[in-house]
Amino acid sequence: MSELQAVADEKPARKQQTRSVVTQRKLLDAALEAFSENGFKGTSTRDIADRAGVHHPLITYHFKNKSQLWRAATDRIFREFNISLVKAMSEVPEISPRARAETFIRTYVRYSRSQPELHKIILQESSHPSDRLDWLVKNHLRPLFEIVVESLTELQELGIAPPGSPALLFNMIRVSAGGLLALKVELKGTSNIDLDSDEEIDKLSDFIIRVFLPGNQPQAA
Amino acid sequence: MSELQAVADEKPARKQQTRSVVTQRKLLDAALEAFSENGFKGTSTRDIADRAGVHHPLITYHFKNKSQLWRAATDRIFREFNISLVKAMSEVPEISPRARAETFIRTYVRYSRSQPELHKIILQESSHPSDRLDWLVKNHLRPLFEIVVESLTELQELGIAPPGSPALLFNMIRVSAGGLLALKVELKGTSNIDLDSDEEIDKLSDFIIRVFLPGNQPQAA
DNA sequence: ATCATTTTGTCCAATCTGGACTAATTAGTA
DNA sequence: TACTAATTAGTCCAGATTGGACAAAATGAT
Repeated sequence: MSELQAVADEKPARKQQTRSVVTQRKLLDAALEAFSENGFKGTSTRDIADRAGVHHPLITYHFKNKSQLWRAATDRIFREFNISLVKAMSEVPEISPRARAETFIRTYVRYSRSQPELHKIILQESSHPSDRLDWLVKNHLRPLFEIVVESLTELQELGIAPPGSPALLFNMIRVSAGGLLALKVELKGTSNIDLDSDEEIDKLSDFIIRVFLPGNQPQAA
Repeated sequence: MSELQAVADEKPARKQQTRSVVTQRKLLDAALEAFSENGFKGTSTRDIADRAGVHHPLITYHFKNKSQLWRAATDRIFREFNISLVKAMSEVPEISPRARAETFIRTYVRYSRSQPELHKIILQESSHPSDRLDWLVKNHLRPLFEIVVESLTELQELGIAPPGSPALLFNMIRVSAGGLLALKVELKGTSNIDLDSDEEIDKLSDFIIRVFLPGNQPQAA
């Protein structure tokens, strides 16, 4: 009865209809918005359906239940994040570690601006232990961490990044970029910083690079 | 009928009983814990009462309603935060800006460890606009921001802090300290960093100081 | 001993919870 | 075009939870 495509595709007797893809996307978008604002517990499936402009039983139809919807939504945004990172890095020559690091940071900041839900959801789920956090760590956070820490260690050996625990360094960079963008609304009120503006975003990237990659600066500040 | 003490004390015909103070404190503690984990919307008054080990109508009695309880709890933790900052700063001589800055950062980190709810609640409320966020900004975040940014500007003029927007600098320091401690559970899983250990906390403070106050280092790293 | 303060226990009406179910509609496929 | 699976609409549910009201009991300060 009503097998869901998103979970287990075996042998579809007929193709998935395009409108199905559309509602799924609408639901995923709405889910990210709602979960990032109010957390998993604070979000109801009806709230998500309303935001998506869709009848709420469609959540059951497409994603089985609230947890699976959360997972599908989170999975999608992390995948897209990884894709844009990989894409950006592929366009920078392997030979220049500093250029690669700068590109990484700028991409990270830019993506965090376009999809602040990513970091908001991390922050929401990190507030206390849960199966969702375990899943997030295992499938998305740890893999990225391991790759970046390796590069970061290399940058430290080259004297570009400051010495010290690369794990701490990674996380400081991460929150300085993503965390600040998750706080966008607050920063406007508290510090009069408008992270919607391109200039401010560039200033933030520049600042992060200057502070966290102080060695062998291309040009002085 | 049943005026609440926490909101408006005028002329108490009789003294507040000690057990009242105890339950209020239990409720405030429980409220901070619950709100920081699940946000305002995701937290029910019954959940708070259960955590406090107290009958739930006592919330109405002592704090009128959920919003007032949130405000009282948030107010208390921010006040205590300010008190420990002021106390720590009063013990450092005015003449040494660098020592003052280092003390500020170490105190900030230490308090963020002992009361991670503070930053978790900021992050929860910053996820989207609300009256609570406005209140938070106006009464607690902005005042601290203005004081610190002034000192930070001075540190920049002395060449101790890196040049650039002092507002950005302040917020990067803030999330590197408080934000990382709010992510404590995640960092353990992702990066194997144990921010419960004193050594790790000192390493974090040292790192923040080294990165954000690079000028005129007392001794080389 | 008195009486305000605080707690207890019970109750409420409203809303929301995730999810089940059938009938109608839509769109691929042949 | 006709067929039929995929998708959506619409309705319903029983149970839990919501924030809060209230009277009566217990407690403690004076």
